[in-house]
Amino acid sequence: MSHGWEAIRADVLRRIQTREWGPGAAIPTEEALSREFGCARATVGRALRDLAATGVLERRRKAGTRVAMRPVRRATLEIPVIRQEVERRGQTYAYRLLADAPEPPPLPVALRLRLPAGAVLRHLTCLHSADGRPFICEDRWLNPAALGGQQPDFAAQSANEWLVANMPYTAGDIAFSAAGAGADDAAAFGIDPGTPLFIVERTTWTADTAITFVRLAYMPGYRLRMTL
Amino acid sequence: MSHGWEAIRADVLRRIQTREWGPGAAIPTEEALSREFGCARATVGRALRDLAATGVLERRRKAGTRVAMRPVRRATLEIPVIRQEVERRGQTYAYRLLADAPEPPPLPVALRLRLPAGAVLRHLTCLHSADGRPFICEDRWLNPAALGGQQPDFAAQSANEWLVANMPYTAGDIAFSAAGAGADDAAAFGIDPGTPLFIVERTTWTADTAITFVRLAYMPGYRLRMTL
DNA sequence: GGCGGGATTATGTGCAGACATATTTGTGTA
DNA sequence: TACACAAATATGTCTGCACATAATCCCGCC
Repeated sequence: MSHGWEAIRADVLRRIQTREWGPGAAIPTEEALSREFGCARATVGRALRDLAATGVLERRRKAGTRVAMRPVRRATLEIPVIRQEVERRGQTYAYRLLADAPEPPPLPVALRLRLPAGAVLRHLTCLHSADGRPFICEDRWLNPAALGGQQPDFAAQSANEWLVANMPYTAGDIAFSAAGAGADDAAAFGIDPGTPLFIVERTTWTADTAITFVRLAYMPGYRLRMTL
Repeated sequence: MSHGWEAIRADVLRRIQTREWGPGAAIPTEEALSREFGCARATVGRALRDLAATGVLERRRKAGTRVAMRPVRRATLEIPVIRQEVERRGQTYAYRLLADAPEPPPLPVALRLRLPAGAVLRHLTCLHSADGRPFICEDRWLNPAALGGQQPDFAAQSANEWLVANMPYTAGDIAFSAAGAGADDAAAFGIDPGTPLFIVERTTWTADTAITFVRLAYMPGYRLRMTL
């Protein structure tokens, strides 16, 4: 037990792991713990707040702090820009724009972006590759209205990077799933249609207008890893 | 701007979103901001720390605080117990143990758990269902040595729930991928072998001994959703 | 010009005290 | 018994101050 609030956090976690404080049990008050550890209440509070943020503890005013009954595993997933992900694997990144044309979106896309009927979006298809081999097949629908008049050329810079640089700090949601390769995916990856692919779908918003919906089909065998 | 550190966080975020402070730009010091907002430095620090935790800001001692150059999207993923996930969808949960026998693990599993050669694990196969329809096909390798002498019966209670209740707060890693349904998966779900399935693989550790490796094959069409 | 080392500085952490807020708990009343 | 209300209490937040720590800056020296 060296020092600081992280030491307190570690010690509390240890007591939980050794079941000195079992699931559902109430642990001493901040005040009591601060006396035990010989520090200020704020310091204990910092440690406990951190453990609550990771789902180990549950805290309620007046009710006190207790060990979470069923530990909700909360993992933070970092979603990198594709270029970074490739380069971090020590491979060289390349990007190619395959198609770029205005089109009315299919119904599921229009619904997701909550677009009025008849809206026309910019439809992009591009291929991200690592060391020359296809890595991700991107299928993107972009709302021109959300771009503020600009109509960037995505031949050189990927839409992914342009958006990160020019429309950062947006909100949205993301979904993971598995799907069989479509005709386009199969052609891009050089595989049979129907081959299982890992799919990431992302919808991005500014305050209230939809910016883009993108579907990323990862190369066969791709695994998204994270630590609990 | 109502009150408290959350108001400060909101205001700082607003200035970033309106590009008053562009990507890479340094923002005023805590001291300057505390004067501007008319509050203590600690309060500003709380707000900025929170924004740094979500990847919007980057902070370094002496160097100051700046807007993240490439906003790393950090999403927190909550991994629920399977029963909870099913019940939250308003469906009734059921569980069935299909097989339970000691077996030497296949090489990839042994490597992942860093087991000595010749170790024998408990191999479980079970099916989680929602409203009577197969939901998840579970294939688990359990290290008896890590269970501390106990040999629970998993016919009634799923290994998932037993572990959460009896060996909580462990570490591990998790991976998402897509794979074609194997013979077992296909039989359980009543689908053709090779149908794309969403796969979650998890490895769990206590301090230094491997507890379990589990592969969850989700029903066809399953989507894992999260908010950014 | 290049380099090393100390002064400077912004964040990180800590303390003690105060008040705010949400619950729970206990009490008195209908 | 049931219910409304008040007291008690643990956490949530804020202030103001202090010192620690890690970069950076800058000055003097070679």
